Amino acid sequence: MKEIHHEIGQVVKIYKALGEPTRLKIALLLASESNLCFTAIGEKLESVAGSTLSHHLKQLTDSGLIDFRKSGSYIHYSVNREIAEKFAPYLLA
Amino acid sequence: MKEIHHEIGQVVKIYKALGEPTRLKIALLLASESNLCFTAIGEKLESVAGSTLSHHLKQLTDSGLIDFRKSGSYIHYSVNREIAEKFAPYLLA
DNA sequence: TCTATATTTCTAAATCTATAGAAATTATTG
DNA sequence: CAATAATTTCTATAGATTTAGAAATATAGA
Repeated sequence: MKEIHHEIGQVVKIYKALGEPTRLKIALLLASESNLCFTAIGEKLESVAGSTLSHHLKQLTDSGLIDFRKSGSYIHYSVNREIAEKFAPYLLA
Repeated sequence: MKEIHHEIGQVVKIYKALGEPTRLKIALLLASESNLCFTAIGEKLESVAGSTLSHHLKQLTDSGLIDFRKSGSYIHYSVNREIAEKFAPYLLA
């Protein structure tokens, strides 16, 4: 059984990632539909530049809350449920 | 039984409040010790100006995550456990 | 009422963040 | 290899945030 010790800085990253409307929407979107790719997320959000979306996804993945997996030239994103349950179960509700 | 509907803006406020190191520390502090007053919180944090602490506490209370209760010239703060359980159970762990 | 203590508001400066356009990179397909 | 599509990096800018000092407000107690 692994005891993961999250430093406060990492926890701040998770909450900061969720503390912005576009990123919260992305997290909610991925919680309801897993494995969307970059472009699909962008389409669901509408009116977010690719460069902006890329920055938001980077913050979400850097925090550990969102996982990603490359497949060809696509990147598929999904919520890390273990992290979400501990820090933000609201996402999964 | 009340069904509270949180708009996304209110949820963003909660996570934004926790997405800053000083405020996360305040929330953790209050989770471990309830009803601390303004000055007591300031002393535990050390090196935060009163005006700064006031702004941080305002964001935490505006989000609904932290409750307060006036008693004489003191204000006592505590974590709203219902909100914390739903949005950030990590605080209570 | 005068004084001391608790807390907030005002103001300003430094830093950080969100945003997007353009260019670069990576991978797929023809 | 050329062309196209997916995603990132670079760069700049407008707006937001953190911070604290000083002044203001509020409450309690002498």
